[in-house]
Amino acid sequence: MATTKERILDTTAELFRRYGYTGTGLKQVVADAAAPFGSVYHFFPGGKAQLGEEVIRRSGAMYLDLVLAVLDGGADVVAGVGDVFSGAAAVLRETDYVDACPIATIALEVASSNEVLRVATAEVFDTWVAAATDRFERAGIAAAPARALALTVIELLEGGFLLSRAARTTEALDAAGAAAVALVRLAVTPPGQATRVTPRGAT
Amino acid sequence: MATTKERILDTTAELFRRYGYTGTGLKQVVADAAAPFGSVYHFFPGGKAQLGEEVIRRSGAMYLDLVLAVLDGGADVVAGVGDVFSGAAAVLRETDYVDACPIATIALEVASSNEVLRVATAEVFDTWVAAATDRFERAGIAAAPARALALTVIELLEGGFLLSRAARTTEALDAAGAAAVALVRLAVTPPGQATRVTPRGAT
DNA sequence: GTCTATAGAAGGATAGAC
DNA sequence: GTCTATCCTTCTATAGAC
Repeated sequence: MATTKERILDTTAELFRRYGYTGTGLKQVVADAAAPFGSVYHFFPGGKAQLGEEVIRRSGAMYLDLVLAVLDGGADVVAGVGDVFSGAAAVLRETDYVDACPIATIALEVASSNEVLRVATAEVFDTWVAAATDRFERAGIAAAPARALALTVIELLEGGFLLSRAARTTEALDAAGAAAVALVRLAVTPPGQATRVTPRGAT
Repeated sequence: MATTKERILDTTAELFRRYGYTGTGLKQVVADAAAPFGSVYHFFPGGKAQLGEEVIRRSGAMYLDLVLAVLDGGADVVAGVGDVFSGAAAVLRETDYVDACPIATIALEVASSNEVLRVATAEVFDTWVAAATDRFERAGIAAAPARALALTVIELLEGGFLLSRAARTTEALDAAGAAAVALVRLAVTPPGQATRVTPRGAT
């Protein structure tokens, strides 16, 4: 049985995913978590803002672990990236298009309205970019292009989530995955070796 | 001088950008628009939801016009796509990272909570995808890959906005632009012609 | 048809009983 | 330290004066 604090954190993360930060009320949190209202301020004296910050960092770390497990489970980094996108699309369909990026909605909501929470989302994204950069460097890509590629792949995932959740179709996420795989494949090709994009090369 | 209805629409669009849908109150709208409170329900009998839907569709159409003007202003579609991203990055910096996609925040907020508004955001994204697909087809790309490329480019723009607003740096948007340009350039290369990715081809 | 006042619900936060 | 009751503000929405 989870502790009261953990139930509050888990419930808040779930509600944030579905309704965002401003759309989630503390009364709804304690109702769903089956916790007394006072517990929120007992465990999070800073109120909603403190609870929000802890949920952002916690959800960000959990999602990173999840994605890295899939990424590292692939035969190589190209296959791993493909698995991340196809897995994300499958989860999206299975959860009625609810379960996507746990912090994207909040990040946009607070970007220009709450500096503390904005920094929290930025730091979470930073850990994701750093982890992806590390994986790409280990695949033989130089530091600068590896970081650019990491940013690009995460952007494709986030953009795919946005369009797919709006459309309630995974077409957009599938297209994003194909593009991400193509970009990673191009980048991991050893320098000096010709990269043929068309099936039959000419010249 | 703009009409009261137009002032309400413009003000709401601006507040939505900054605070999102749930984060924007009608009282703040009428205060900023210098309009009496009753005017909101006079012009939008459906209340906040109707106002929100009209703002989503209006902002989506205006942003499409803006982006297409930049896209079509380039020497070719490759240059146009590059201009869109560099222009978006410039606007982001100039507006203190406020002025990005006018409907992305709302789209994520309502994706799983308000079906009417979710459909509105989906239809706006559809018009964007259709317009970009059209431009890519006119550049000689076949229908199916043109649509996939359109989705991909819009996803990169949206993902770039998300990461750049969170980080308050345009590094992410710049990386997205470089990737978008690379993907478009690859796609517009006439089929059957070798595409050399590395400066010096081997084989 | 422009504007004010207010209703009724929900928001975050606090005090204090136990 | 767990839980309840309540405060004050803000929200959407409506009624009705002018």
